[in-house]
Amino acid sequence: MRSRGGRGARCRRMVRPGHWGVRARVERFSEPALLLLLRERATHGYELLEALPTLTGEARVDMGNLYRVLRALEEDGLVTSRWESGAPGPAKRTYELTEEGRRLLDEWAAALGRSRSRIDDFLERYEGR
Amino acid sequence: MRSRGGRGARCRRMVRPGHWGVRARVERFSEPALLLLLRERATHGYELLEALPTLTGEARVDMGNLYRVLRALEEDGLVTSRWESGAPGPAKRTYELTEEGRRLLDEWAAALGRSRSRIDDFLERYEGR
DNA sequence: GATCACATGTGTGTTTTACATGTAGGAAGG
DNA sequence: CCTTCCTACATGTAAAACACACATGTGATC
Repeated sequence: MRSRGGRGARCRRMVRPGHWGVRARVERFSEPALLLLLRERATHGYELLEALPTLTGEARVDMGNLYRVLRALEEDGLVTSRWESGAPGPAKRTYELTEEGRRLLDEWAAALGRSRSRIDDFLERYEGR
Repeated sequence: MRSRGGRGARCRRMVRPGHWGVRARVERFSEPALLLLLRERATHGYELLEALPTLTGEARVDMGNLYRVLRALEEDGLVTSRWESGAPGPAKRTYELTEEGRRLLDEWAAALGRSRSRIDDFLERYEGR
């Protein structure tokens, strides 16, 4: 099956004719969200997947990319992981934030603060028409 | 010449070893910025290119993409353009915002407001450790 | 034994951004 | 004239980020 995208419709930028999909999302926002959740408590991917929407708003994060991000973070020493086989059900890989990961979260927070200021400036200029 | 990317280095996510490039930018932010500038005054691409950094912060917007966005906006009736040949120097293509474009700007403003709320929530949760 | 919820992943195409390059008009200077 | 620079508009293309689809395995419930 595989048709929904519509080959002939051009479909530029998730456009329904006359409507540009405007979401104004922050790039890679799931990354700091994930780091924040892990700072609060070490946990595994699936649980993060369910907890993330509370931080990101609407976006139910794509699980495929989530797991990829987790492994990328681990490669760079920002989180560590260990397999938990104690509980019933499939094995879980539990992630924990490292000191370096904590620093990255701090960087993200600072960047988000700057981003918020830019949005503030924009909206002020927008409203002060 | 063409080597900088480094085929073997993996070079994931603009990483200098141990440093992830964290910018927290809003996706396609140059688009609403452009619409806002055009609401204030009809003008041409090159001038927008110079004015945009005041809105986007640091990013000197990529001119190639800027011109592409302008034409995409025009295709969808969000701006109109006309060639100005009066002045000396190369001809300028002056863009003007349409009613529809104005509505898109409004949508962007609303989306940016929501985005700001999400950032606020995040930072609050981050600080209230 | 089929179906569902949990849990972790890979494959791949699309969208968005970044970087490089091409064309052309006119001013300034040698 | 020829080069160089600034203005102005544009295309080509690679990399990064994201979205969608599918594969695999455990255990509980029907």
